[in-house]
Amino acid sequence: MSSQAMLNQSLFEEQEMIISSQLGIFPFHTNLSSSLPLLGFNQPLKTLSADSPLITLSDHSTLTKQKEDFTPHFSGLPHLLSLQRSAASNYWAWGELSDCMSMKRSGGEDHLGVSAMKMKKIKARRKVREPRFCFKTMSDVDVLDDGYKWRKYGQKVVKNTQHPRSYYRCTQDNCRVKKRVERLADDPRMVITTYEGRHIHSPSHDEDDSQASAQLTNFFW
DNA sequence: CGGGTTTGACCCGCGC
DNA sequence: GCGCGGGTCAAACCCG
Repeated sequence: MSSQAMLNQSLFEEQEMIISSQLGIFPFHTNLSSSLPLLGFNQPLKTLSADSPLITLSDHSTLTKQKEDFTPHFSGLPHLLSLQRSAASNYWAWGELSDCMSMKRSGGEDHLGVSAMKMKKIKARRKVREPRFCFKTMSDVDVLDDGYKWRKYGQKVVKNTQHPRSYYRCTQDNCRVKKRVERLADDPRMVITTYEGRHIHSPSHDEDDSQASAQLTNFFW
């Protein structure tokens, strides 16, 4: 098995660990030490070093059960999961993607996760939206460098939070990807970034990095 | 001057 | 039907 294949396998093993755990923030305990690809929805972004705060995995179609009535269970859909290691501490953050899932929170009780019951209601009511993908980061800066160029188009103070939510659009022509950035109400050190849509282009800079990660991308897509 | 940010107004979906 | 609140628009502003 090639080293990259082994890396790929270890990533998925790690992903399984995350999935079978409680959704949210998880202790970081992995031996991943080589550089890893950071992936967009179906686009490579850039290759990051082991010290990078961002690692993204993809293509896991089923989330295992956690509790009977609170089962975020997806099957056969092109979901993404994201694993993210905080640069400031040893934690993994999780992210998930679905075709119509809302990250709406109620009274701060839901962190990033949304109960299955709520998701079913949302899914039944909402029309199909662009794929969404979100994750938490412990970071001083709100906007992480993900290789793409963004333009801010709005800011909003959301209820029950003291920190405003910022709205960004990809500056590339014809690319409709958006992202929202906000800080967690009960832990302002945590930044929640939500991406919506798929990039139709490569990252706007770091040619070498995107080239390097393109090789690794084949293991995920 | 061009590109990005700010910010108040507006739109619209959702819950009651 | 109405009000609330999240998301978007767009004019004004800022900055290199």
